[in-house]
Amino acid sequence: MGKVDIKKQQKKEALLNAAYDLFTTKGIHKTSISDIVEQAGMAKGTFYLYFSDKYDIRKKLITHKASQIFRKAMTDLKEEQTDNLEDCILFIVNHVIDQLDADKSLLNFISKNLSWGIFKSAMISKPADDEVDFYAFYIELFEASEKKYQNPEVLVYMIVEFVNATSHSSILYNEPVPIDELKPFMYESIRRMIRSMEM
Amino acid sequence: MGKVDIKKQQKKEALLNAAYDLFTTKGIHKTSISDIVEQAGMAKGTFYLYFSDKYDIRKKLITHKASQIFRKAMTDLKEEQTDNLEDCILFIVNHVIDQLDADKSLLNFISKNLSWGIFKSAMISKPADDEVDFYAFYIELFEASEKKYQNPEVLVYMIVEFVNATSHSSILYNEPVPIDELKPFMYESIRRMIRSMEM
Amino acid sequence: MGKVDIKKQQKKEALLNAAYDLFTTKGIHKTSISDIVEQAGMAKGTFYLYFSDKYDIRKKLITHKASQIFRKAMTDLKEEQTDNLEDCILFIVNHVIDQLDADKSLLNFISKNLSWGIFKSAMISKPADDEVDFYAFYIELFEASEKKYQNPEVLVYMIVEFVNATSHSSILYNEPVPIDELKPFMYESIRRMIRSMEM
Amino acid sequence: MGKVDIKKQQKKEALLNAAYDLFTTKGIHKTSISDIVEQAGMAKGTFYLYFSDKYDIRKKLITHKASQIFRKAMTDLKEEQTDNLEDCILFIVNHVIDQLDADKSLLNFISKNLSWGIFKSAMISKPADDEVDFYAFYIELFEASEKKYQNPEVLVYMIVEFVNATSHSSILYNEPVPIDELKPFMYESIRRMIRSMEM
DNA sequence: TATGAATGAGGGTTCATTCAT
DNA sequence: CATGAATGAACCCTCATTCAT
Repeated sequence: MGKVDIKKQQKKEALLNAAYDLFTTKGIHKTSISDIVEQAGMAKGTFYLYFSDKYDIRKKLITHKASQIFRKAMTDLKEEQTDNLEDCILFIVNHVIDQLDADKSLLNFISKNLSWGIFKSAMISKPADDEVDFYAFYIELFEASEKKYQNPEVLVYMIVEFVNATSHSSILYNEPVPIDELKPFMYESIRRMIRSMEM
Repeated sequence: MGKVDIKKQQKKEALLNAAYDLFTTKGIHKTSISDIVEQAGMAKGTFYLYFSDKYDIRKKLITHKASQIFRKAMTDLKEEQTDNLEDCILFIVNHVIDQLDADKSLLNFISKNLSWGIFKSAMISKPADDEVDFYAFYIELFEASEKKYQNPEVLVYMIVEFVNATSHSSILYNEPVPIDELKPFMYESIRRMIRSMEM
Repeated sequence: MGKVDIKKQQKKEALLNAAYDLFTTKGIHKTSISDIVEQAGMAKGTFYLYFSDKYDIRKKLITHKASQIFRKAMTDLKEEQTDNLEDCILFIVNHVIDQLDADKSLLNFISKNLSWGIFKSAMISKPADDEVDFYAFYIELFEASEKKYQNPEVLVYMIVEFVNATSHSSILYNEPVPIDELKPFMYESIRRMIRSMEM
Repeated sequence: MGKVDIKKQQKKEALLNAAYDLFTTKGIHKTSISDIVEQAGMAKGTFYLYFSDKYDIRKKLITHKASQIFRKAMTDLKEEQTDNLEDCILFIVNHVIDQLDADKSLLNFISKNLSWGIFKSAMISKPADDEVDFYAFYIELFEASEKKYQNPEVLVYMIVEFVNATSHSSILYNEPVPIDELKPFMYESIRRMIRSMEM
């Protein structure tokens, strides 16, 4: 990569970081392009060299952040010695929830913006600089499992949506109960969800 | 109610209807106060006599629409002779999903904007002209049930969030599968969720 | 007309005047909406209450100015006792040229922007506050004439375009000759043009 | 010419061609320097090595295109055996109109931008690679003519402006009549214009 | 020569809100 | 109560021009 390309990469990252900061603190709709470039320390026009508009940068951020979370969970899972699918999934779920609990602005950003479509593209994306491939790993998980499942994609869909939807209010507002109180119920529900789809 | 009060009520309703129309067709962020008053056939300033801003009217709309859906489901449930709690809940869930499936713009509006806080206030709200009280009914349901549950509020929370989250993409985009295909999996999951909280 | 309507009319006129000033001095493309409202002494948004954009106000200005010129010529013609069509036309042409010669920025504005379509609409327009109707007068002129012409509209078209096109450079830059030197040639040409279309 | 000079010439021509394409399709004001260099397949900065701005390239284009039209007419005229000045002029006029009629975007470009000043410089310009010199030819035409004229330059001026002004709307919009219908009137007018300046 | 990333002033336009009528 | 003309800050986006490479 030439000097110029490195500089370009840096500019792009500066914009992504600035946008993330502002989206998580002020919210997307109250964040203007002007805010972003000011925070990133560059001229307005520069933004448009890298992104087409606010929603373009948002999409790239969500994809990036969501895949980051899952990859982290996956990496840690590999160090555990769990061969049971149910336990694997719960390990990942728990790991993800802990990450979101630890970074509430991240949670806010993700759960307000994550759609199933974006989730899938985040999972499938395999950027050159990411070493691990979450999607391949998750396929492998199901294939390695002794028990087989009726519709793995639907199962994952239901779990992802369930976790995303229920953790939001619990983590941020302790409503209806704090996350630690909710977890046992969630996890038991998820276990039963999984079992309900066994073949 | 005097003549003046009736006129005021009509204005307010005209504004609510106009706002709902526009929010569901153009989306909230592309709907301006000007659009609303124009569609409602009155002057800009009049809006501010009834609502403080766009988000005020949105909140009132969601509350109204959400409680409408549940009350409709509840009314129909009463005509069934079901005393089993599990079946009752699934009846309501199914009824709600069918309503959302039949009115996709309503689904879009609700699921983008419904939060647990708003849901609760919608349930508890007991407007003068609504004859039935959904919240009282739901409390009664749990009390009449033979089986007792560890934390009824958490159970309802999980079900509401689960249904809201999973039906959105399935109904609107057939992703990951169409709603009819998803239903059996959802319903079985909900049944097991309920059982997991039995005492 | 109520007080409010009078104020509106004044605002509109202030905008038209400001725009005309700027268009004739800086040119249309170097004149911004900001410039116009600043000169008119009002807020930017006000502009959009009266005109849709820069080209809307330009069109209205040209129409207005062009019809003004012709109406003035016509009014003066009525005081002359000329019943010969050829003389009438040349009277008007001369009158128009003298007006343009006296107000060079008007000439510049008109000849850069006048198209046959706009000219026709300017002639036919009969705003409530204009007492005389140029189009009716011109029809009448041809009808009253002893001599008849093959295609009066084409004749007028050719004369208008000829005068507009040839006077521009002559008045503004004395090229190829000053307007006073050009006039005899122009007028003789026009006379022959007219005769060439006699029936 | 060295290799480098040839390359430079090619770049310049590529820019001219690109600009002409864009000016005639999108119009000058909607064409940006970016558009031009993109279409020409080179970098933005390169434009400024050859032209000072958009209006510089426009001027060069008009000059080039206008002289091209006249030279073509002139070349064809030479093959005819016409010694009568009036017939010569009408041959050229007709030839020019037919060219403009056949290439409407050229007509649009020319007549919107042609001024007498530019016309003269186009006529007088004698680029190295053009073999024939229109200006010399036209001087010769008048000198060879039996009949003498009061002010040849004014005569040409009036004809050029007349043709340019009247053909525009007729060819592009059939207003007030299509060009074929207009021609006889135009040509008869031009003949009389010429005769009116005989000495 | 040639490049193209970076600039940033300035364009048009929208719209929530106010307030005199 | 109701109006709607007026406001003006704030928005997004374009683009001619520069300059280090």
